[in-house]
Formats: sequence, structure tokens, C-alpha cells
Amino acid sequence: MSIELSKIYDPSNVEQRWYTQWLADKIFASSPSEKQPYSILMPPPNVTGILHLGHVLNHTIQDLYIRWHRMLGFETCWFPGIDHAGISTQTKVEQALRKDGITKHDLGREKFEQKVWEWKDKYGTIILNQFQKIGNSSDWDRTLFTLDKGASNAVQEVFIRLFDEGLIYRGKRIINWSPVAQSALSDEEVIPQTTTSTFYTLKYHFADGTGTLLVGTVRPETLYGDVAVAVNPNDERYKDIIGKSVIVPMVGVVVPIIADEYVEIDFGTGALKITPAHDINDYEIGIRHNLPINNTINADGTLNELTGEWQGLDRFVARKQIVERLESLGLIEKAEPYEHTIGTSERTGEPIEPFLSDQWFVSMKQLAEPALMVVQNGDIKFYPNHWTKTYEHWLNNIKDWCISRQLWWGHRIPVYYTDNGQYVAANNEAEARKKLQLSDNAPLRQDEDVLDTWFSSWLWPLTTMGWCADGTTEETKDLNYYLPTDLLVTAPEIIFLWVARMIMASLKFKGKIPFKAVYFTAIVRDHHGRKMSKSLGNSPDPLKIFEKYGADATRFTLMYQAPLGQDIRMQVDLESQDLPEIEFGRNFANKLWNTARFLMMKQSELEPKSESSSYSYSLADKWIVSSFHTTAQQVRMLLEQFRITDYSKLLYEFIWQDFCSWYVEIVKIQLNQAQNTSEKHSIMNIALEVFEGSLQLLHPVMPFITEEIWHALDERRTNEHSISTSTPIAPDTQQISQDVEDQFQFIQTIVEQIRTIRSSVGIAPQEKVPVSIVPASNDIASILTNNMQVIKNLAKCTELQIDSTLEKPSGSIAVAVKGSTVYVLVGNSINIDEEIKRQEKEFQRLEQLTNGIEKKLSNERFVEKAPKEVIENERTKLRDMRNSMETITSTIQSLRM
RNA sequence: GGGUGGUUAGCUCAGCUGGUUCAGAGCGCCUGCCUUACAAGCAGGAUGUCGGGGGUUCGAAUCCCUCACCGCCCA
Repeated sequence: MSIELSKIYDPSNVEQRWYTQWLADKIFASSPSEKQPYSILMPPPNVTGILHLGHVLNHTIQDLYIRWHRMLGFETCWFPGIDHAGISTQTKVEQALRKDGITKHDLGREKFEQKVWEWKDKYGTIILNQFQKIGNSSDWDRTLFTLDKGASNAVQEVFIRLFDEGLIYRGKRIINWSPVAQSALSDEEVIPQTTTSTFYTLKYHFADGTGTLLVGTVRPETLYGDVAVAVNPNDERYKDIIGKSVIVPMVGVVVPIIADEYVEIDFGTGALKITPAHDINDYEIGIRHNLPINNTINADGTLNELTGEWQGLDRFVARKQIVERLESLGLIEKAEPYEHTIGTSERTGEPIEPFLSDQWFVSMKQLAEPALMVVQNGDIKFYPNHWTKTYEHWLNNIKDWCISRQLWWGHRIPVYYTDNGQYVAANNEAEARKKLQLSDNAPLRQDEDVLDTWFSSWLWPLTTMGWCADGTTEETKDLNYYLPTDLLVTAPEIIFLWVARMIMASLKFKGKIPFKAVYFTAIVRDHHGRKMSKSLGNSPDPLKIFEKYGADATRFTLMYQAPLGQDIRMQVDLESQDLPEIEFGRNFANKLWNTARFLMMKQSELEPKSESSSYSYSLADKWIVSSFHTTAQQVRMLLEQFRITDYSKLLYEFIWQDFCSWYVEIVKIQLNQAQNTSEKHSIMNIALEVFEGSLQLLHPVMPFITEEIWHALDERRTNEHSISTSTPIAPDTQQISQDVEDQFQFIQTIVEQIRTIRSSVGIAPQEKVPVSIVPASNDIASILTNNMQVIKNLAKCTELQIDSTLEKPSGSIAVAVKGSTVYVLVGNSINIDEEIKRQEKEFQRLEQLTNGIEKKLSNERFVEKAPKEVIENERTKLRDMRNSMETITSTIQSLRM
């Protein structure tokens, strides 16, 4: 590797090159071995999906843990895959066909399905390629698609088993209907949205002509479905009219007035029109009162033949026209704006229609109980833990899961019907006939519907490891080895849709938990706190961000900003679709790059080592080693606790501050001071070892640049070696010394204080000045003497005198550091007034602090109750501060002279 | 309505089990520097009723209560 490297780190070539190399070296591949396993299931993205920042965040966390454990020597496997995303995909393909003027019905089911597969083959792998740009170290050979044969066999097997056990049943229910997709949706796929509608108060005349009852509604278009008007039995106003009849306005039909406790007395007029076919609550009231169910809306959201002249009109168009008609008939008492929440489709966005139809359901109670237990007893841990409550609440109030979808894209429901209405779940017609005890050629019809996509993803822990891939084999090497997986990283919004159901399925069919820990990620928001979305145009393309700043920089910045359980806000430049904050990570990458350049340059300047001599570590050497081992120790602890932000911060601080700003500068000094080549080698070895050790700690979050530098620093490691498979230096407590860290910190403070004085009096950076120090003790005198060169060079001193008998030199500014006094000779070109002001300000600051401490120490109860160390500490602080104040006083005096 | 997270510098956020000169970092801002890797850098600097109120404690940004506001989940 040439040392004439660019001053600026260019990630584009590096990232692509290493990713290709890693794939070639099969570094990500995993199979059961002697080693301890560590595995993560990748939440399968939609086959229709494209990469967004949420993925980058989520995948970086997963990759971080995967890479870290790989380095620690685990048999590490990250299971990737894609989800067929029934509704989204079908909708997309239908939209594409529509452009050519074709509907799916023109093609027929088989040809349409073929089209979707073609579409999948063309676009379905885009997102996986995009994932590779992040640096994902998943075992791509294992990529599973939820409609693959093996996964489909498992889905079918599960359906049949649950059916046979009676846990899957068919029923006529009011379900969430998407008129756009023309399919049922589960409760979890319906997103409540706040909308402002109009609340109409309509006039229902009594059938006996004795007056008018006012009834409120936001859906006048459902009038044709009215079968009753309900009031609360406790409502004094309406006591007498219960049992009477009213005429549905405009429609003219006569319906009874019934009493039901469901009706809220204070809401609207306290009278509720009942349309059992179009509202879940009305449906239940209808059942209670034995009312008929009149469905007036078609599957596509238009009104049906029961509505007469409105037939064929879209529900919202019809509403408008019906309101006009009612108005002209004088049947509207009043119309006022009304804010409420309506359900909308998660996938297609339009308002959901409560719709009465035959659907398939999973009975959830039995499945929920064990799933609740494993979280409550801590077998599965949630991070952050508070999601446990949400999880418990859902499971405790679980409702049956509607799993049938009126789509063509998905796993077809394996249920066969006879002409006379018998049905059974089976793998094929032959099996169905056998189960139903029918003759070999009895005609059967398979259910037209497909299963909810989540009905395949809830089996993800099993299907990724080959469970029932052939329809029968329940034991596989992978299942025995990897299950339960170690970590799941996912968005909290799918805690019910996916996480909870995976736990149920895994317990039900394998008797094991699917994962030991679940990390719920943050949401990436824009500067205004809005979720990033395509429609808002505030969601920059991560690939463009990678191109501009590098994937490493993006990963690092996100991790640095993503505390556990908190959302991330990112400044989005809408104009350029840019995330300027990623500069933070880019600058850090550049810092690493230049540090490497420097070390390589110094290394290459060294002559080969000839003589051997023993090098004794300087304070700075001991300090950086101690500090490194402290850091390494912290890294392990922080990652175990999922404190990823703290992990990133720690490394940023250690590398930039400790290593680059302090230690590298000292290395320069030490190299100049070295007696011989051997010593120089020793000095460089310490620096290189600490730097390489830091790269290892950093590799999980910044895989590319650390790999690049790792190789650049040491040519012995050729392509068959990767930092990914190197073992991180183990933290060694023997190397950690608080004493060393304290001593070095003292030296740092001395340097900083001299710099501050220099700067405050306007001494030019390159100008050197004489400095003298009166040490607080003999021990301190020797520490200072040993580090004389460090102080002289870093604080730019012409000479540095350490003398306990020294008087304040004239023309000097003094500062006290832990009892020692530092004098900086500043000459007479300084602005005395300003310096006095500065000193006075510092004096005041200390005065306030000392007042506080004195108050504390004179408080008997404090001295009585506080721990000894705390009291001792306060006393030391007070002594140091008083010392500083005295120094300031005398400095001010001498300045005034 | 129930649950849950938040409110710290102009902006984005750290501050873990109360006690280190604890009020911090990065960005932005001000001053000075092309100092033997890095101007995507170096050195120095300014900026805060830690959302309001009350309480516990020798001691509260940190624990408890309460109010306000912002957000998310569920009904």
C-alpha cells in the first residue's frame, strides 16, 4: 500500500471493493458447527420495497451485533429473506397492468399470478442489493422468499394442523374491507386516521305522525341499510317512544325504536340509527335485537341495488348527492363539522368499509397464553422494556385473527369444499376426499382466497431454518442449532402484526421461543418531527446519501443519534434531498483515515530494527494503554446492554480526543526524543496496537473503513484475512490504572491551562513562551519533570522550570492546578483590563462554588450523614479552589501594578 | 378514556444505580492558526430559571407527586 494516500477519504471505491471481497471470501456464510451460535432473523422486507432510512437504522443495528459476535468467535448467522406482501404487490402489478388497459380478470388467476412472479423476479431483488450497500453481513445464500416452496409447504401444514385442531374456523363476520384491494384486512392492518367529517342530524318522523325524532349520523349514504333506531333505556327523554316506529328519511321505510345500553346518552341527540351491515357495533346490536341485516354497499365501495337510483355510485359521491336530496326534502335538522377517527387501509390508504362476509379466522386465546408467559417470565426480553406492557395488553385483550384475503397473490387457502357444503383442510384434493370419506372422483372446489401475508411471516423463525419445508420434517440441523435466535431488531409498529405472532407460532409448533431478545428501534423523523415518508418528500434516498458521505458515515451517524427507545430527528434538506448531519460521520471517517496515513508515514520512515533495547513506557504510553483497555471493557458492557449510542460516543471520544488529539501528538514528541531505532519501533508499536485495537472495536459499526485501514496498516494480512474475523483485544484489567489516568489528566490540565492563558492574552500559536511551575509536592514535581517535554511541546514553551522555591516571576500570569501553580510569562503586550476581567470572572465562579461547599461542610447533618469519601472530596475541592482564588488575587494585584 | 415516551445551549441530543469544579457533546456562532496526518483540521471562547409547581433527602437535571405542552400505541 502506497503512503501517498489522498488527504480525503473516499468511501465509494473502498466500500464496493470490500463488499465484493467479503462475499468472495464467504465471510458471512454460516452453518452449524462446534462453536456457540449467535443468530438474528432479518425482518423480511416487502418484495415491493425500496430502501429507506428506517432500514438503514434497523439493519445497522443488526449488522453491528452480527459483526461483533462474529469477531468474538461465535458461529454467527444473519438470516435474510423477502416477504411476498400480498396486497401491496398485487396492487402494484394491477396498477402496472391498468396502464395497458388490462385488468386481472382479463388475464384470469393463473396468468395474473404468472405476471406477479415475473414482476417479482424483475424488481424483487432490488431491495436485497440495496441492503448490501449498507454493508449487511447476512448469509445471503440462505435468502428465503415467503412464497418459496419450502415456506409454502410449512404454511400449508400449519393451516391444516390448526384447522384440524379447531383453531382455524370459518365465519360470517363484519370485517375490515378494503374497497381498493377488494379484500378483507386484519384489525392490525387498519390505521386509524383523524378526519373531519360532517355530522348530520336527520329528521325521522314517527310513523304515527306524532312528531319527529332527531338522529345523528356521519354516513347518510347508509340510510338504506337502516333497520332500527336505538336509544339508551335510561334516557329519560326517550322512555316513552321505545317500541314506536319511525320512517327512515327519504327511504320511506318504517323501522322500530329499540332500547340498547350501547347508545351514549350524551352523544349527538342520544338516538342512533342502526345499520348492522355497515358498522361493527350496529352489527352487535342487530344480533342482540334480532334485526335483519341489509347490506347496501358493493365490494368495490359503490352502492348496490337496494339503494335504487343511487346504485353504482361510489359511497362518497352518493353521500354528497343523498345529502343534497335530504336537504331539498327538508329532512336535515343541522349539519356540523365533526372530528373523529376512521380506519384506513395500511396498504392502500382509503377508508375501510365494515363489511359482512365469510372469512377465515384463527382462534387466538390458546396461542396467546404461552406467548404472554415467556415474556412475563423473562425468557424473552424486550429493549426498551416498556414495550412489555403494550405486548401484555394486546395479548390479554386478544381478538381472533382474520387471515383470509380476497387476493390472487399469496398462499391459497388449502380448504376443499364439496357441492353440498362440506369442507376440510388438506394438502390436495385426494387427501381432502379421504378426510371427507368421499369417492375418488367426487368433485371438489378449493377455496378461492389466499392467506394474510403475516400468516407466513409468523412462521419466519421456523421456515428460515427449514421447518416442514417438505411438508413433514420438523427437525433440521439449523433448527436444533440456531433456534432460539439471539436477537430480533424491529420496529415497534409491528409488535402485534409480527413479533407476538412469531412467539406464538414458534411456541406452538416447535415448543421453543423464537428469540431471546427483541430490540425495538426508533423511528427516523425529519426536523419537524414528522415521520419520513415518500409522500411528504422528506425521505432522502439512502443510496444517494451513501454515495455522498459513505455507508460507514451514515451508519455511524445514525448509531450515534439513536438512543434506545427514542426517535431520531434528522435535518432534511428538501431541496437537495440531503442529510447534512451525516457530515458528522464522514468527518469521523476522515479523521480515522488521516490518523492511519500519519501512522503509516511514521512507520515507513523508520529504519529496520537492528539493535534491541528495552523501552520503558512513558506516562502517556501507560495512559493510552490503560484508557484503551477501559474503553474495550466499556464497549462490551454497553453492547450487552444495547446502549448503542453510548458505544458510538465512547469510541468517538476515545479515538478522536484521547488517541488523536493527545496521544498522537505525544507520539511525535516521543519519536523525536527516542535514543535509537529500536525505541522508535517500540513507540510506534504501542500506537499501532492501540489504533488497531480501536479499529476492531469500531468495526461493527464502520465495517468498510476499518477493514481498509486494517489492511493498509499491515501488509502481512492479505485478502484471506479480514478484520471481520479477527479477535478483538480482550480488555485486561491489569493494564488499567486509575493512578496513571489521574496523573495524565493532571498533565493535560496543566497544558490546557497554559493554552488558555496564551490564547486569552493573544499570544500567537507558534510563539513560544517561558513557563514555570511551583509543584504542590515532591511527587508532583517528579511527574512534571518526567513529562517536561510533553508539556513544553504541547503548550509551546521556550523553557519549563519546575521549582518549588520559585517566586512569581514578573510579567507572568498565574493559574493554580490542584495545588500547583503555573506561571506563564506573557510579556507586557497584553490587554491588562481584559485579563483582569477574565480573572475576576473566574474568581466569581470559584467564589460561588466555594460558598456552596462551605455551606455544605458547615451543615452538621451533611457531615454526619454523607459518606466519608464525599466529604473528603468536598474538602479537597475547597482547598484547591481556595488555592486558585489566592492565585487569582495575586495575579490581579500584579496586573494592576 | 387507558397505556406509554419526551420537555436540558440557537439546532440535534448525552447525562446509567442521587454526590468528581455537573450543567456536557456535536452542529452553528465568535477569536486565532495552512503548527512535521487531517481546514472534513488545530487551539481557545460565548451561550442554559435542566418545562412549571410541590415533595423526599445532608444533597435533586437525576427519585416521588402534580400541572402544562409535544409524541406514540390501544380503545
